[in-house]
Amino acid sequence: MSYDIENKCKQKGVRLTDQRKLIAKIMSQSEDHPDVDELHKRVSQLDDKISIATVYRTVKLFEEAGIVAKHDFKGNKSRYEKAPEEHHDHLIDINTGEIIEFVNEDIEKLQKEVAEKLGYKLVDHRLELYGSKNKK
Amino acid sequence: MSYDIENKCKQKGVRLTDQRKLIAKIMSQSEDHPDVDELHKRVSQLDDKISIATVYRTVKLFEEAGIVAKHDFKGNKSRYEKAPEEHHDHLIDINTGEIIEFVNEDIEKLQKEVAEKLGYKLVDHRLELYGSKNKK
DNA sequence: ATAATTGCAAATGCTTTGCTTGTGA
DNA sequence: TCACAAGCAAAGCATTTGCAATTAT
Repeated sequence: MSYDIENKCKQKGVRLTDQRKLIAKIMSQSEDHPDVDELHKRVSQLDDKISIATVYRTVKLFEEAGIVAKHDFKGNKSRYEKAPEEHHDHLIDINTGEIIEFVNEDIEKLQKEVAEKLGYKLVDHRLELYGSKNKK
Repeated sequence: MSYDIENKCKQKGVRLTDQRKLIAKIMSQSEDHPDVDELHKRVSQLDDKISIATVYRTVKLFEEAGIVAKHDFKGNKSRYEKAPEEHHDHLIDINTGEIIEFVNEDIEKLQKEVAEKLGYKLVDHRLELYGSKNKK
């Protein structure tokens, strides 16, 4: 189960190299949203000669194959997560940077309706909430 | 009316230079979402020695003063628009790049609710729809 | 007068790329 | 075997910054 990215690569005919396997493994295990630098750090613990260029190339490859998802939250470098089984959006804690995933079908539906009403087919969307924790 | 950014600068105590006045004028007149390069081009027609660094600095200054809004749509450089009277979100035509503004109170409300439910106060948000035109 | 702003070019930070060597199917 | 991938360093691109000269108040 922790190797699902590697399996998806096989399914999609993405050639597997040692480096890609490592990156796949690390990303499969990650429950957060690391950026390329962080991924490189994590992968380097398993293979200290892997190049950051390879991480960039691999992450892009995976993204284009629909195997991982890329996010550009406000004011940060790009972050990645394994492609989720079901779609979700993100709430970012503006104080800690913590990222919380959420799903809201009503919003999803309304988005589609808005697009329709404007004469468009909704192809993609981006919804990010930025908030600060309610102190109690 | 086309000089409202200049007026806002005065209100907010932003020092006005010739360059800033020009940029304010151009942005006040613009009904689209130009990037810095485009702004520089437009401003250069009025003053051909204005530096792009000044445009970058000014646009940042205006943004921090809440006078203009900055957007980082997917895959593009930052774009700017004059700060809107009432909040709106954007639908981006993935074929033409055209940007359509829209308002949807239901979505706004749901966003707030989602944040609350997660224990957060909603401070900011980003909602972008990417779509392709329905051919008729 | 003088603190802030400009223009220029150099620096930055993230990401991509050219090229040579190495390698998976 | 051989098209493709990796590593390295260099290049790219948008944006920022240091500094000397200029300007707004």
